Amino acid sequence: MSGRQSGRPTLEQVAARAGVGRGTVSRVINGSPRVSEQTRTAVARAVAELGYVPNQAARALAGSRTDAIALVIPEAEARLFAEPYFLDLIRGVSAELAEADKQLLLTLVRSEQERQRFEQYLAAQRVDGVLLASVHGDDPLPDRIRELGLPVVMNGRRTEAEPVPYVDSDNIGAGRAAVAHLVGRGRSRIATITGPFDMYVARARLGGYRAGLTEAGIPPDETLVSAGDFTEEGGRRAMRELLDRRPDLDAVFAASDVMAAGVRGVLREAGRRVPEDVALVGVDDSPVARLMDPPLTSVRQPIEEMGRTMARMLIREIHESTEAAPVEPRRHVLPTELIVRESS
Amino acid sequence: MSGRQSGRPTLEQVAARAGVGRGTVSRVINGSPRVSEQTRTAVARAVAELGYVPNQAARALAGSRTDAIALVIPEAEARLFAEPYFLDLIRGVSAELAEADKQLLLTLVRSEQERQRFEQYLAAQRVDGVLLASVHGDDPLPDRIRELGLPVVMNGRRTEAEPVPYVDSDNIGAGRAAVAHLVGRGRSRIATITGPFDMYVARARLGGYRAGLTEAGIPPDETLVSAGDFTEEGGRRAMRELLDRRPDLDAVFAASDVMAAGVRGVLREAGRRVPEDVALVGVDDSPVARLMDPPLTSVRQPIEEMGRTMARMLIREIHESTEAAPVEPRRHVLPTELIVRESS
DNA sequence: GACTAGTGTGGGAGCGCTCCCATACCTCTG
DNA sequence: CAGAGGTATGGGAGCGCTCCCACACTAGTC
Repeated sequence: MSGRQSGRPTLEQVAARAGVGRGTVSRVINGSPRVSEQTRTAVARAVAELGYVPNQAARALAGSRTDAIALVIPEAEARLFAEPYFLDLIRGVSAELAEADKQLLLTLVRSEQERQRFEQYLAAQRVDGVLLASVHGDDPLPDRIRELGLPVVMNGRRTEAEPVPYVDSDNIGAGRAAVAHLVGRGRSRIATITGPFDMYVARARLGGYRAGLTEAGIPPDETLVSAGDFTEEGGRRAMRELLDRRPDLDAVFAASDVMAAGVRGVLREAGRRVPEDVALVGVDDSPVARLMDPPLTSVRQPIEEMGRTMARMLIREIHESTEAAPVEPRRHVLPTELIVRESS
Repeated sequence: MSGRQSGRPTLEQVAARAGVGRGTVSRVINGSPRVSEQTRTAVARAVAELGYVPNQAARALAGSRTDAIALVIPEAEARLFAEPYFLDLIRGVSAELAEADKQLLLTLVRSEQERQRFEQYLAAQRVDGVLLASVHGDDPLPDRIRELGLPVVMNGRRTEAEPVPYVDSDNIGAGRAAVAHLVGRGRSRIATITGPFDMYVARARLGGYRAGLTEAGIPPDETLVSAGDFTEEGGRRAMRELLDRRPDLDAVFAASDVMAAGVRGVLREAGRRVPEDVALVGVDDSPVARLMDPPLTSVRQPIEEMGRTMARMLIREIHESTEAAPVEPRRHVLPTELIVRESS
């Protein structure tokens, strides 16, 4: 009737051709050791001759696992982040999943309605686990998914004490490294432009900034801190405030490259040279940083590596959830790296 | 035994609770009109009370459709394109699929080996159709997929006469608009830096450039054409050649923003001012364009809209392939738009 | 008042696997 | 040489749906 998959061979047919039973073919396909070498070869030949590929739906139904995982990206955040962020993350996740022979289901969540629909998908048992990119401080999704009994790994965390397994980069170290570098360049009136405080990443980078100052023997000064929102326009706004309040500043640590681009524009308009008058450091090491004039010193995060680590962790969680082994929540914090360019 | 999905209700249980048969519940779930209003309400209540969600694997097995489609992105290309390209494309595809209640399987193909594995996935009937991003001139994948009997829609085309359904932007129009704009600015010695000629998109933009010149009454001159490869470094190299060959040029149309960034660097080193000495136009309208100094005039492609269109087309193809209606290959070419900034 | 057409509904028969129990055979013990 | 303890194998019983045939029951026809 449907024509399309009419000719596709089944396990049964492979079994018949190899002169063995269904169970045996299944064992060979799934790499069970309980098969004689001779039988294995015979089955392998039949599989090759017929071009057999196991039907995924049947496998999922009988075995209650899908060999697929979902990666959820909240649309709102997708626009905030330095653009290649999510693509790099996807790249890492995808590479690791390919090695494990698992599929990646990508879900962009645009609205509350879509979030609910996504929960339906999860309930329909389409995936074995979930990867969450960029969660806000009060995001209920991670907990909801766990209630459904699905393993989850997040990128970043919601709070200092995050109960859900996650992979994060060392954002405190990022702030600290930036400040140490600026101090090393002889700067002492170092300002910072932060992200929104409902995101842990923003608080962490600010914390690192303060720690860096303290370590250098410079007392942190709140008049040198201005809140941005990770957008270029937010960076501009925060920089103007800063310039009003502290015209004597000699360096700025912007918590993202995109904000640093805004800062750079304001400095140009104000007639301040970079780096001579004001040194500038961003975070992300995005393509934007390389193309800025002058090229921007920036703290690099190992985004692709974070993706890989997340996928690895999730796969392990999936394994262990089957074995019902109770495991303490895992966390990984990957190191960041300062990339020095001409802006500092 | 497995614990995780122990409590998940089945069709059968919903039927029992609603006091109807399995078939009736299935009809309600699938929106068949052959159900009385009264029964429909009763079933709907049972569904709500039990929190029933149909098991996707069972559906796929029984109904031989997955409600999922694959989006394939060749890794090599992913690095070439102006970064947000694929994310925008994904955004469009995802939005359209969400409306149709379909899932998106994302596949990054890194190697020949992975391409083969991907074909296995298709054979395993995991998806109802395939979206292909960025195919090279000699890519066999589109045809292979059609041989498997799966509907395909590509982003871009391989040749002028592409047999596979596709969505493309008007690349010829892009080149033409860029040249017309430069001519309008009083330029007459307009050079171009192209993409690699094995990509149709590169040939089309070059064709548009030539058409634009001809329309303006300027005879195209091959010494003003230099081949790039869509990378920044390629743009630099091509620009140096051009400057050697035709130091008198007064404008450059670069076939991508990334190459334009390379061009801009070379011009700065050569002491040429933009736009006073040399006007510059790129393609993509990427974030890079906005942040360049001066901001880059660029031809915008409706990337997200292309994604949406692709998804819509594929969904229609899937429908029609079920109905076995023979359809002529479809194609959509979406208009581009010149965004004028200070570089020209 | 028997006949035809609808409607709504129930439930059997699969879809193509995995799981696991039963069986056959083989090897080693005492 | 009976019994125990492997190892390899076959195949039944499901997994939770969709498809479709069969059966009511209703309403309209001559």
